[in-house]
Amino acid sequence: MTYVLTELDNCILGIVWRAGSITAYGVRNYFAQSATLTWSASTGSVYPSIRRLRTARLLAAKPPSGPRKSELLHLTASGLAALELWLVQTDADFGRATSDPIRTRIHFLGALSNGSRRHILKHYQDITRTAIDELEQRLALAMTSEIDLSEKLGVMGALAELRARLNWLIEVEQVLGFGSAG
Amino acid sequence: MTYVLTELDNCILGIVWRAGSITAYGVRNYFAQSATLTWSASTGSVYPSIRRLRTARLLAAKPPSGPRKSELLHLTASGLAALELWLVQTDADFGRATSDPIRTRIHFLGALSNGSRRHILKHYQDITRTAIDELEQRLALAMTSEIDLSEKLGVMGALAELRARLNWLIEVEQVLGFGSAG
DNA sequence: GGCTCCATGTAAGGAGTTACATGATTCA
DNA sequence: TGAATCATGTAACTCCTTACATGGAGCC
Repeated sequence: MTYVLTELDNCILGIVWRAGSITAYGVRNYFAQSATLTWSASTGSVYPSIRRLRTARLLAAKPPSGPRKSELLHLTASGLAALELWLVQTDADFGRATSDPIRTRIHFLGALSNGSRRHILKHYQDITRTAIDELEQRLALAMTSEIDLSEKLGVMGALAELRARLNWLIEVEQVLGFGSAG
Repeated sequence: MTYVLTELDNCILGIVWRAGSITAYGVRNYFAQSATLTWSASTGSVYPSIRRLRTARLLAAKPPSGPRKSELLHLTASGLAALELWLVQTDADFGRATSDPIRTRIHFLGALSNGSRRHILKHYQDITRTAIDELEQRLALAMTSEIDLSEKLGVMGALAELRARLNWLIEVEQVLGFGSAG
């Protein structure tokens, strides 16, 4: 009955809410195109999730209008309630810093020689900059075309994180470059 | 033979490197005490990982010196090589923004009434501030006591991320507060 | 002699991802 | 008619977490 929704389940509710009505395939494309939602658009997660949401009567479907066989999904009243609950009842744990593989690695940089360490710090900065450039291009597109506000805000949030990481990496470089490192 | 190490496996190599020699139990405590490594200290991940690393000869153990039964783990030469490889061969994907549940939710804030939306934005800011406070206290401790540089750098990185998120959330509030929101 | 750490493990489950498989529709 | 896209699914696997189980060591 009251099965516990995963983050992905709830996120799909959100996508359906945003679209008004959308096919399962459309949900998949939404994930594929979004620069900020980190789930893969894999069929192995999206279709089973939608099936569960329909079984739980949080999503419902209307038969297709056109020649295509796909059904149009929409939120039920309980679906909207579940979405609102997810947004509102956000545990304090979610406020904590995320899991960042680069931050993890910085922990153990001391295992490298001084030369490699400097070199690899530059690499971490480079791949962060690449990611920043990618998002900035998205944002530029969002300015000109009719991309919605929420996606724009999401991209801005991701950019904020990446710029903060880049500045921190530069700080790390300076600390390790002058101190004797460890 | 050449089994592929997970992030956790590599991180454990890093912890053992840092300690010089350490028991499996010590590795677990390391995770439990770290404010920056996001893995749980669960026995169900740590012990099996260490077993795999020993089988692969990346970790080796010396019999206990004291009365306690626990063995002291240390890195082998190949273990150190694996650790270095992990630090150096960091895929560009890891440069991207991390998966942030709060950023995900911002995507769908439009599903709430104006009142709830403002309220919940404050909540997201609050739990972020709480996390910031927690880390700042850690950092203060790190200044006085002999906590090592790497842990301090890690905490600084996590703080940078959280402060960036907080500023972004304030920006989101301003954007949604003036525009008609959506 | 019981309580608390120290210490190590297994079993089951959760939340996805990757890879595979299938068919229908549109367009050149 | 063949390629691309639309469309939906399952099976196996990954990587980790939770919960359970067990026993020794020190201590009061």
